Amino acid sequence: MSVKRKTKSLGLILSIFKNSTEAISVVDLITKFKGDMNKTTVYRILERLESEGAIHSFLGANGLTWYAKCQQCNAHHHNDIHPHFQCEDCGKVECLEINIPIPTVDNKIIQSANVLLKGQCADCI
Amino acid sequence: MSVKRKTKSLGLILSIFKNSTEAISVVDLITKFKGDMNKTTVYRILERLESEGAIHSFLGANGLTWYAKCQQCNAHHHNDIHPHFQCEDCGKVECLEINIPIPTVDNKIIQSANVLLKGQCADCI
DNA sequence: TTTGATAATGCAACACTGTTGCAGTAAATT
DNA sequence: AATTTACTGCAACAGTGTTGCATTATCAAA
Repeated sequence: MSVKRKTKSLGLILSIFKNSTEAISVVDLITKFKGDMNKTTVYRILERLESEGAIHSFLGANGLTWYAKCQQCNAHHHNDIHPHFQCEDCGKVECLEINIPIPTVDNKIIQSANVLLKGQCADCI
Repeated sequence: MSVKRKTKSLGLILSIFKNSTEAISVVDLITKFKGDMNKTTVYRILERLESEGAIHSFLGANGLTWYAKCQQCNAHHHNDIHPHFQCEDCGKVECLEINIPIPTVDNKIIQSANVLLKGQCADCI
């Protein structure tokens, strides 16, 4: 099921991802839009946008779900390979537009890789 | 605080990690030892063993916590770099004793990397 | 502009993983 | 055997995420 109606809630969430590859956690979105929309609505809009390919999700350092819109996001190709970076000091998370070579492993077929790099971002060095 | 008393619960959990680098999720451990010990005890024993360096934890594909004992586990060096593999068919998770080259990123300091490879294990190919 | 179909939302309740406080139990030392 | 206290069990809680259902609001058609 795709997004068919332009609601106020959808517009608010889309505005977060416009013109930025910076990621944001679902928890932060819920906090940010407390008063504007219910947390269930946040979850459902994110789910719809991801199934459309407009954004993608991944897990941060503590198992929380984050979302971001990157150049590689589109309706038909969900790219799981590009790594994400989380700053251990300020907590900021972003997509890295680089390719991590996926290793081959004996007796296994590797389909995809989740890579989360941790360290210090430019602002925190 | 280290493990100082050899209790029945500790012995049961240690027996899981003896002689195997296969990982097991906390949820599975709680289920496996339902009737033998409380879930709180499972969490606390795992926590103690990890702080000793006997085992290490990491996040699986769905954000659940997994534990394993690998060759690189020891009291003073918690190795975050070695990748883990999760079979998408049977769900089995294991440590891979290979090194993933950590990329350098402009304007960032990379301290560590969480790498989770997904695909099919030998049994499921 | 009004009507009607239904996509989308809000709310409440729930499921699940993981944590905490505290009283009670049991391991190890004396 | 007595004592110390590491360890455990229980209950209650915190947080993320999900589900069902009644209500609302969007958009197309009349």
